[in-house]
Amino acid sequence: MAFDRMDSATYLSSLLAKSFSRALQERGQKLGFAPGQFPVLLELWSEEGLTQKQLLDRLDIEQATMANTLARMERDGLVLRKRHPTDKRAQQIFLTAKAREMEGEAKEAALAADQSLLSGFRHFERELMLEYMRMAIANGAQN
Amino acid sequence: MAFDRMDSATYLSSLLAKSFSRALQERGQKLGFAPGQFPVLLELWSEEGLTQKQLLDRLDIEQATMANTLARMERDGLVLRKRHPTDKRAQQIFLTAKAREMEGEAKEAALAADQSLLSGFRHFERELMLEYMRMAIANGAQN
DNA sequence: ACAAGTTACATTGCGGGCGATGGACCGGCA
DNA sequence: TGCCGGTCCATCGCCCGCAATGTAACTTGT
Repeated sequence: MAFDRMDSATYLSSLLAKSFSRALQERGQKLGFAPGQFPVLLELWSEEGLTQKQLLDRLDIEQATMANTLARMERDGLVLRKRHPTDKRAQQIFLTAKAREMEGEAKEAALAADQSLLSGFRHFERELMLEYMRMAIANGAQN
Repeated sequence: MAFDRMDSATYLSSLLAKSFSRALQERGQKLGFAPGQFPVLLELWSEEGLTQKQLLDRLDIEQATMANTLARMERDGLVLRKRHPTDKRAQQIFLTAKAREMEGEAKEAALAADQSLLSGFRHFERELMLEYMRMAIANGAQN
């Protein structure tokens, strides 16, 4: 049976994710954040003091991954974890000054990463691609 | 600055890759292969006895990743590594009977993974999405 | 023929994803 | 009150990606 990798969405999506991740990694490195940390930062820039559980509900990441990501972010001085005042199981996550200050630059870095791989795309092509990706993701979430 | 994850190709591509990978993982599990092993299997189904270096030239994977993937495949009984007859540094990779026999089912599993996330896509939409992905990947390879 | 450079591969350490499991804690119900 | 099921989080083992480094073996130039 003929099977061409380059006609497989599964294979192409892994290449695509690697490319985008690398693009963001290069740009985020100077600022001091890793690609997987960016979604967490986004949520915290819009609201601090969330618990790990609340972050989990807002992001598409498993609990084990989140715990590890937060541990790295704490180690790297992006985040502080404080005991929840009324629930001793829980923790609240706060940004450090460093993380709070990089918001503008970090968002620009993410936009630049997007743009670098989408150069040459017309506006409607970019929108269409994003829409197709959302559709496929929704199919995956369905099952 | 407003920044919506769902408008970011970087973020969506990571979700997409996770979805496709999970779809392939579920299907490949019964047969006994992991998603990252599939591209290697594809190459070996079309030609056995390749060296690690030759596989590297044919796939978009770093040497360290390949060495680890091959070690896992050997452990899982998919592959045999034999010393190269004339170059003692090199090794030749051969499939086991188990791996050779699963070719048809494995390719169908991969097609099914693709299809499951692309259900509801018209033919031209699927083709367009693949083409956009290839374009973005090419942009990333450029730099 | 031999030193020096190059090549093939393994290994290590890290980012980031997952499921499974375990400990501490909360809440509700008897 | 005291127990018990559910919840929050950490940890472990695994897959898979990367860069950097080490070792053995090949090749090349003198």
